[in-house]
Amino acid sequence: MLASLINFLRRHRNISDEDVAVIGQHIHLRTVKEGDVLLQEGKVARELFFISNGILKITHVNDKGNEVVLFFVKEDHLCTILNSFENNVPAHESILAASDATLVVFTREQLLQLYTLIPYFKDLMEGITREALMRKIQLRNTYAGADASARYQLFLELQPDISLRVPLNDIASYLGITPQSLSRIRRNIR
Amino acid sequence: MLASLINFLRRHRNISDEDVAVIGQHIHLRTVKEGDVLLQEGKVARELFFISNGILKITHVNDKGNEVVLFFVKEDHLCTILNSFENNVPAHESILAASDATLVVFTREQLLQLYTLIPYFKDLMEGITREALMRKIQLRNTYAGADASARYQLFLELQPDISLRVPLNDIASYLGITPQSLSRIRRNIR
DNA sequence: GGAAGGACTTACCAAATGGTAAAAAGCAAA
DNA sequence: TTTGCTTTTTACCATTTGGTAAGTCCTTCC
Repeated sequence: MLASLINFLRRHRNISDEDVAVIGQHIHLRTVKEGDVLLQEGKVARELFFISNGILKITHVNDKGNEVVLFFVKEDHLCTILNSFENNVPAHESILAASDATLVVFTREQLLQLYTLIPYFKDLMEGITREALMRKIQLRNTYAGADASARYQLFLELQPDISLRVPLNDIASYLGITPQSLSRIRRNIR
Repeated sequence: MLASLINFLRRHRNISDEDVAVIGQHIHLRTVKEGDVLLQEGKVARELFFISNGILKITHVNDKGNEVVLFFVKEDHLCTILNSFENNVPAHESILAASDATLVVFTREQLLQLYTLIPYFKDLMEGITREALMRKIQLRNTYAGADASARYQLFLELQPDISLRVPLNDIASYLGITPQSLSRIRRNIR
């Protein structure tokens, strides 16, 4: 599990074995089951997750009291509520396990320690999260202006692996439609 | 117009008068009229805009050939297609003037020169654009899961100034509905 | 002032989506 | 296997939204 994190980081920058050892001392591991809550809306995000395996979902509760899936994040990606995590302010979103998952967890304190211990680590992490922010916007832009059926077909193209691994309920919520509508769309496509 | 840029930057970091002079030598100014195209989808974004006055819109053309407004950006904010601008790749979005506007323009080359001339300038700009990315996501998250009427009312709360300064056509597109639907919604609210 | 064009609204009907309810299918524990 | 639970589908009807068309209002230009 640590290995997958190191692989991930090394795709962005070379990291010495000494630094890998330091990183290993400043993380911990966690296994979660589908439905587990990793961050509750309204609380401060105190952890940054690297998903070693599985899929997380970022959600919020809308005015009608329904859970809305905003993003799926899968293995080999970082996941937190960045603004909350970096600035110690309450998050407007929750993080839940959309499937069983194994995680590498950094607390805020651990990450700050790593920033002092490994000079390039801050730049590295900020670069990675910056790119992730751009990809998130890009992804949502792609869906904009498409009707429900087109959105689902885009979803199948853009996130085919996720489409096979999370409940249709979550997918419908992510696409902004009811599970019944999604079921209808799936029938019409066949 | 340069003054508004310097004011903006100084809200994020102190900047000496000498550096202000350097910045002044590495920008140029532009006036645009509503509807003017500042970046065409498919081309590389070669410029970063600071909006001194007015409102720009980021758009793309969907599968049906309609223009979809993805974001409005108003005065006192930076605007470009970040991924395209930073990595020299074609943009998937266009930038147009949603109202008459006055801009401070950085070309890529000018910005890179400033990065070498002013040591802290890269960090400053990256910090600012990073925050802007987070706000963009936050904003779109807020709309997620709301129906058309609720989205419009959120828009009035979240971007009241923009609601008064751009055509309803653009607002409808931004909210993912037709101008007719928006008109209906506005009548029902009264 | 009058003409022309754009922006916004209204009306009408068609199409898409939501909500309630129930059935069917899949899955896991006993 | 059976039971119970969750997920997914289906059906039905109400509601919302889209698309076409036309009308009103307002500004700009001649």
